Amino acid sequence: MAGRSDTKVLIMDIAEKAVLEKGFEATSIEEIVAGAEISRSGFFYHFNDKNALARALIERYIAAEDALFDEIFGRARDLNDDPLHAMLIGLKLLAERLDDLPAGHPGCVVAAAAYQDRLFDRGVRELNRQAILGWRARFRAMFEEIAAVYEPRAPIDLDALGDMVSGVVEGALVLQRVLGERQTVSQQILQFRTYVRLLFSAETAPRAA
Amino acid sequence: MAGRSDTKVLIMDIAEKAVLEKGFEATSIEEIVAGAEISRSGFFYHFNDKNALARALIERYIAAEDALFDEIFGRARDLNDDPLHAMLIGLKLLAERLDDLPAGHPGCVVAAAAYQDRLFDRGVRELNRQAILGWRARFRAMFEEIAAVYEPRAPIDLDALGDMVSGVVEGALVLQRVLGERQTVSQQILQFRTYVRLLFSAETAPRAA
DNA sequence: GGTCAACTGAACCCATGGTGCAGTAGGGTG
DNA sequence: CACCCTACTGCACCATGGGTTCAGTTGACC
Repeated sequence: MAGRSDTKVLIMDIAEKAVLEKGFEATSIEEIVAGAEISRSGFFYHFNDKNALARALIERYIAAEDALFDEIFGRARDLNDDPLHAMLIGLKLLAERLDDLPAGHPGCVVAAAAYQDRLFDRGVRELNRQAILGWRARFRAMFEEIAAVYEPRAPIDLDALGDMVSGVVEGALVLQRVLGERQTVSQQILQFRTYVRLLFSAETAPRAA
Repeated sequence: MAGRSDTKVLIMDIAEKAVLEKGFEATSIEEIVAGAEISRSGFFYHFNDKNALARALIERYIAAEDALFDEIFGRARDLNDDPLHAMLIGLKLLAERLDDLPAGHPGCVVAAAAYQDRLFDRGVRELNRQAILGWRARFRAMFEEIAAVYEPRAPIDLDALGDMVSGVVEGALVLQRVLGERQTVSQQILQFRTYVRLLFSAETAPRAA
């Protein structure tokens, strides 16, 4: 073959970095191909248009995020079999992980896409929707398990609680981006962690165990 | 004068609607001038470039948001002099207000701008920063007052708590935008409200009052 | 030696942001 | 009444950037 076999991945890496820094629209194909040292034609050989790039980027980002959640909350569950304590450990691990990321760190591709809606086709928007619904389901299940063991100290809406994980993270990413401070995301996650702790009052013993 | 005296405001109204629907980049000057029934030259007479439009839009949005907060939390304080209860009433009013907004409702201009960073100049970014810092200060002060009366049930970080109001709202706006559901924002605000209630345990009597 | 994947190069179209400038309608002021 | 100023219109023109078409090239593998 007359080229690297991983050009597509290289394009995506360069594009992702640029998109997270300055937004999708502001990232030109020109600068991507310059960075990847290929021609414009080469870019269009791999992606039919910019939309296809966006779709690939979002797909990959979502997969990575899912893998991160799997790893972190899986490890948390290994460390403590109690669902509430596993959640609290997981949130702490998540906060630490997001703190460790390099300066500026990745903003969330999902949110970036959300505010440039009409730029993308139905496919991209649907992907985005499925990702957020997936996270809702994931965390909802965890909170269900917790609620089965610990009596909540306030009436709870499991879907809203599940959404709150994504919501707090997305919101904090916006703040961190605008403020330029480094620990906004982890601080906000820890606030949510405190909420979970108070809601299920970890100090108390489980109700059935 | 050979034109309406409020053309600038008309341009901004049309632009704001379009920007909230599909993003800043996706909104062309062409469609704005078509909607306002003026010429392209007319647009550039009022705004030096698109950046100036963005700045004016963000300035106006922030002022409106501040006015909304003033009104809602002012009214809440009128209804109950206790700082905690005023906060809880205010959050409820805020949730209701955001629910009443027309279908799809305005996304947050601040967040929209945050993800299209390099598109804007330093001035716009600084405006954004000041808005969020302003909200932090506003809510921090309210939580300080609450903490002076109610013993928090967990160690608190007043700045993080203040930021959480903006953060939860911004994050929920992203979710609502992507999911297309109608009550995501109000639900998330009510979650935060529950957190505040649990954190300062409203059921208990104030510590000094 | 032929096929195929992975490109390059160049020409070209269109939309959009932006500039420059000359002209003009009409209200306000001297 | 003349004059100025504000708020525009119209037009010509430029650059950037997404996107298409297509003919040609290069190197790996069979």
